[in-house]
Amino acid sequence: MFRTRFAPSPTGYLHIGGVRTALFNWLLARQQGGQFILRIDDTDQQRNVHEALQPILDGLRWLGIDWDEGPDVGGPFGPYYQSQRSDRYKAAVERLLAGGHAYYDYSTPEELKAEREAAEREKRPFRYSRRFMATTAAERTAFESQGRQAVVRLKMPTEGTLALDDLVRGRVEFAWLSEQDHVIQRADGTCLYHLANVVDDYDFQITHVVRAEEHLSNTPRQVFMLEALGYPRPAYAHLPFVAEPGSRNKLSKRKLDKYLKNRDFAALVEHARMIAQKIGHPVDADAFNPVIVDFYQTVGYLPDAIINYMALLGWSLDDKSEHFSRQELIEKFSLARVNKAPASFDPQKLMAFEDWHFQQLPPTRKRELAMPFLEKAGLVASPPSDEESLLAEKVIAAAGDRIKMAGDILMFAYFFQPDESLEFDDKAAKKYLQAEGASQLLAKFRCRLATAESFDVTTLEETMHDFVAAETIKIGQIIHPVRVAVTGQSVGMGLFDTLAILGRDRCLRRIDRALT
RNA sequence: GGCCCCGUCGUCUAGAGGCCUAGGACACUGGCCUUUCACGCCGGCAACACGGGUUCGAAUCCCGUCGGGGUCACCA
Repeated sequence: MFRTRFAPSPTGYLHIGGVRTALFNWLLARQQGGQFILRIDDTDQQRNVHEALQPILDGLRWLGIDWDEGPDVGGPFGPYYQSQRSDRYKAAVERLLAGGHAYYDYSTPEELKAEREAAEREKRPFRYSRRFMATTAAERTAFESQGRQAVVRLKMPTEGTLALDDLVRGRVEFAWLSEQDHVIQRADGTCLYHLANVVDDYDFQITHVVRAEEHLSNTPRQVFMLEALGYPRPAYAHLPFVAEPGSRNKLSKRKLDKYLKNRDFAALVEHARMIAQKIGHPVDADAFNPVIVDFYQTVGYLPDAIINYMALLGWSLDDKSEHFSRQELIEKFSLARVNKAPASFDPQKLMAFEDWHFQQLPPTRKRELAMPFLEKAGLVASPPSDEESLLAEKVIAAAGDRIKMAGDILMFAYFFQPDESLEFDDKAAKKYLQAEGASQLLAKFRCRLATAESFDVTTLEETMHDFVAAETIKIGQIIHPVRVAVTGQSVGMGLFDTLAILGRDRCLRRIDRALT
């Protein structure tokens, strides 16, 4: 039996670091023929859990990280929401109390704070005095008569060490003395995360706890609880953080402004914003943030590209392999080859993977992915006509690797716009249309186009070369003005492809507009 | 501050004592190709945090220093 889990808190978005944790858990479960469980850590959520959870579920599903048990799919050990399992936690607390592994503590927050400050003043590590520890009913009654309220604390060992054989870090040891008597149940009777975590992992029969490094220091108290409860100890693997670009700090959604100071990072976000804007998606940091997976979905990244990139963030197979399909990842992934050091998230490299994966796709698939962007941008009907689909397919074929993600089709919006509303880029028009002699040449070449025998790429190319020879000009003198005239831009795919796709009528109309 | 983790090119990494004058990829950059852009091809820049050991020999083992991060909540 091999069971892993991913336990997100309903925060309203799927963080890129969370994706990596989920992915590793999923990969392991699939590889071992085990189960991947999704559990919702909502012990402290007062707000609308459903609403805050949906984006996380959607994100995982979009990435193809499917769960065998959890929200929407159920499972034999449910419910999978911590908020619905309080009776289980209560029972565990009772057992801990009965076994002498936990106690009622009647100290007030002020008293606790005073102890803590005293320890700090004397420069010794803080450890709770257990002054208001109540282990008998009589003690409880006495404290309660003073108007005190009880939390439940763990009675942690004070000597010896705990050795942990972490699957990525190796052996790690902790001295029990430096552990605290952590609170596991609040004064209001609700329980805290660590207890819930231990109980759930046991109830769900989790065999491998694969989680972020921040939980490494929390592990002793969890092991203490599970041993006190008589539960088996799962295998642990603590993954390094996904760090922010160019640093070792944890990647954070709130620091987008800081990341944007990096030129390359900013360029990528700028490009994505261009796409988002054209399809009417908000671009403020809350709705559109590269730390959140929804960002990539919005602009048309491929889930496989993200999966491939994320897998390599902290894991590698060897010194050669870069590109992996999902299936290869499932076969080849191993915790033993996970790095110990944090890895910084590099959107440029993600983009390189996106490019690679996208170019593997057959043209029809590219078109299927790109079509929704044209629809959302209002450039084609919804659903698109056969004619529009055909046009899109031609554009995609001719654009080749200039289209690196589905949303990039919008860089070629001019193919789909009516001739009358084509806009000319100011700089491009100034440089090429208003150049000396450009309009005369353009007018002459227009006649050639009007009378060309046919309008295929080969003929167009010949026509152009004949024209250049006849006028004794350099090809650049005519090719650039024509491009700007028919596309409004100075950059783009091969000009003859552009002309042929547009067709004679549209080309002539556009040139006429450019000439006036 | 205590405890824990980590430290190879800007970034992701290969490297488990000699194969390393440290390899690959992304990025950057020079050139070629070329109607622009992109691609492609050829080339370049660039790292073992530092100091001590151990050893014939260390990026690899040990110790220390420094640096970075995490954790010490009636948050998850």
